[in-house]
Amino acid sequence: MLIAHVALPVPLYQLFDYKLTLPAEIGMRVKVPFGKREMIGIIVKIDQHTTFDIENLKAITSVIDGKKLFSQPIWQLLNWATGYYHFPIGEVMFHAMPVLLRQGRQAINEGVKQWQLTQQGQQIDLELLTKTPKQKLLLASLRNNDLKQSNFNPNIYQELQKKQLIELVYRQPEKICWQTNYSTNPASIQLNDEQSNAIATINQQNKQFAVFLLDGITGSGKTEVYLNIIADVLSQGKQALVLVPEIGLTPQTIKRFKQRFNAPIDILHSGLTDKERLEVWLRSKDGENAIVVGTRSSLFTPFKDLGIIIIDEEHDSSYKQQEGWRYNARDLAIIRAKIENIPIVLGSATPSLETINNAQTHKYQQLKLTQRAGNAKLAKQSILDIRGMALASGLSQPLIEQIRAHLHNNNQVMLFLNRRGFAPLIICHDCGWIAECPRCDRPYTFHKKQNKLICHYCDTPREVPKQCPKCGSTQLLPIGFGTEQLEKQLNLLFPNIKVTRIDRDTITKKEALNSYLHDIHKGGAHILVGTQILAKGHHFPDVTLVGIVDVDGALFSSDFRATERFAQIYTQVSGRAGRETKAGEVILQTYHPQHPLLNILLTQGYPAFAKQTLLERQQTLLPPFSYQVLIRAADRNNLHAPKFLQRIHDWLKANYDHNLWQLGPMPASQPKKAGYNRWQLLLQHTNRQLLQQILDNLLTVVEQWDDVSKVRWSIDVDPIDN
DNA sequence: AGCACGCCGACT
DNA sequence: GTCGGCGTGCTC
Repeated sequence: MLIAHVALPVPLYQLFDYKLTLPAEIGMRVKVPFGKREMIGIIVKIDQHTTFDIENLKAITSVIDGKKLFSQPIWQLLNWATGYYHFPIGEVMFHAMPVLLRQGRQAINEGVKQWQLTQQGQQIDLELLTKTPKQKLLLASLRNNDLKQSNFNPNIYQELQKKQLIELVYRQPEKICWQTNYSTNPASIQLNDEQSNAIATINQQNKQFAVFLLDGITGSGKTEVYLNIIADVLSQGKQALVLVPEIGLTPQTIKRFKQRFNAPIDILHSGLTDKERLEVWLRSKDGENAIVVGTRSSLFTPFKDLGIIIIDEEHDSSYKQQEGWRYNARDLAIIRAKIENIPIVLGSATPSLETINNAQTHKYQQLKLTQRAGNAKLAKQSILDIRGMALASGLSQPLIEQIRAHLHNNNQVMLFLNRRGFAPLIICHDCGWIAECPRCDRPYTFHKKQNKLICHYCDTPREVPKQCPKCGSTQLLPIGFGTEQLEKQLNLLFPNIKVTRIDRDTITKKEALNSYLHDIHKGGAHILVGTQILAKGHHFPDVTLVGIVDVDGALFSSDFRATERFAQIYTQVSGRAGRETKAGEVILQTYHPQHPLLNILLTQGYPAFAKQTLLERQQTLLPPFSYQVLIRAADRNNLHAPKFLQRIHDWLKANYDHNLWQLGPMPASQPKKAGYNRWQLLLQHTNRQLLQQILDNLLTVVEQWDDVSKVRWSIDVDPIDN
């Protein structure tokens, strides 16, 4: 008897076995009975064996697919990834499908609804419809294939349908072979030597696996390089996949791709419907599009003939999924490129230290772009020592004077503060009571405009208390400052200047951001206040002064990656300050003007900062000189989770030597969230393969412990803790 | 994850 | 007397 081993989208590390009485193959989706419900699964293995009680095996209800669902490279990728990330195979496979395929929809394009003439409609004398001129016109235009149909009212169609002159059909979109009739528009910019060299180097190796780091400073024309190498890939009749960070999918980027290529380009953005996503998936699989541009999850798009993968802003942390299956799309993209045997290009002005290390050890080939287009001047950078200074909502007097000077010259000013809201704390002046979120045990942030307290960990809002619940005092004071307060302060200081705040509170919709950007691009004196969201992707040509209000928060974080992130953001914004005619200026307010990394960054730039930081990581054996795995556990009673992790700790300690470092169990960086107590155990090892083996062994024993059902737990391989 | 079973507190 | 809270157990 044939037995199908089926992966189901449940958080369990096992396959479920079913009798296979229908014709089916590995890689096809099936419907199966599972407990009291029916689920959709995917066949991973077929053989004659089962470890389950053969008498009680259930049979597969039906087979959904007529052929394997995934392309061969994606199938290989997912099977590799479930092992590497130690995540349940069913969840991995279903994560990689468009929603409609998870729900059991056929993996074929249903086509578009279209009105078509019936036989009667083709033959009927048009003059018979003289009394109904609109209907006559519609029928005539359908006959002439002159499809200005959208001008007609829907009920005209219905009237004609009633008369059986037209009918609604699903028509397959015409299969266009773009390979034979696409064109590439010439570049509007002359390439410099570095760009030409990068393009030539990548194109030469174009037929097989190689990883390139395109290390180009802001404004050095990375996109132009992408466009050129894509042009070469398309000329071979192959497709291209471009991944961008979540916030990087700007209309400008898309416009540049569409202007350059007269070829089908699909953009996977958050606004697509499930149906549209499925259509893109199918088009790519059938080779009907030339280029797909999208964020993290677009990595799982199957292609008929993929020729290259490009990861733009490879250092961006949005490539790491931060819940459920915590994969890193950049890392998986490299595995995919290896499987597909194609080149992959990682682009960044500020590459991650992992990537820089891989370039230094010649795993990746580094291509540098050091020239800014159009001779734009470098920004002047200065550290502002604010020790002992009076601050107005975080702004020192010298910074205020600089702002005034730049505005006076009709220029724009950008101020960074990585803290939303009005004040991060509300405290009772009389007894010191602090308003805290009961679910997270963290102080509420005060939002003045909404007049609410909002917990920034779980997003729950709450009314501002009139009195202290502990002592009854009405003296409740906001302490500290956020972007909202900064905006208010700037309005007071510069009453005639427009101040625009850009953070998650002010841009809830894309349109809002676009209208702000439009306003800012009109030019003229203007102050922009915002969080990191300001640093990413947008170009502000009239900004000549960038102020970083609170540097110390990043320099003294417990997260060893905080300085790296700060250096990246800093480099990105200082690269954006100024324009061809005027040099820009960047001012950093700090209580620690002597901080060595800060000084290296300012005087020698990001590459020197990266070199120094890598040296320190090597000495302390932190990634990329070791590999980490974070085991998380959460419970409601604050008992099971630490006990569970301690049991893991003890088991590992008993079975492995000191080369496996363990830190914990300890409370997570956010110890309480939404009623759950969160704990973590960090594992670190200098040998990746060994760490993987240890995890494999650990999982097999943990699965048999009865503790597992008492906690919510998960494994995070190569964690990036935010 | 769902879904059921089972055991204790506040309600028509 | 019941409704429903979540702790526990199971899914081929």
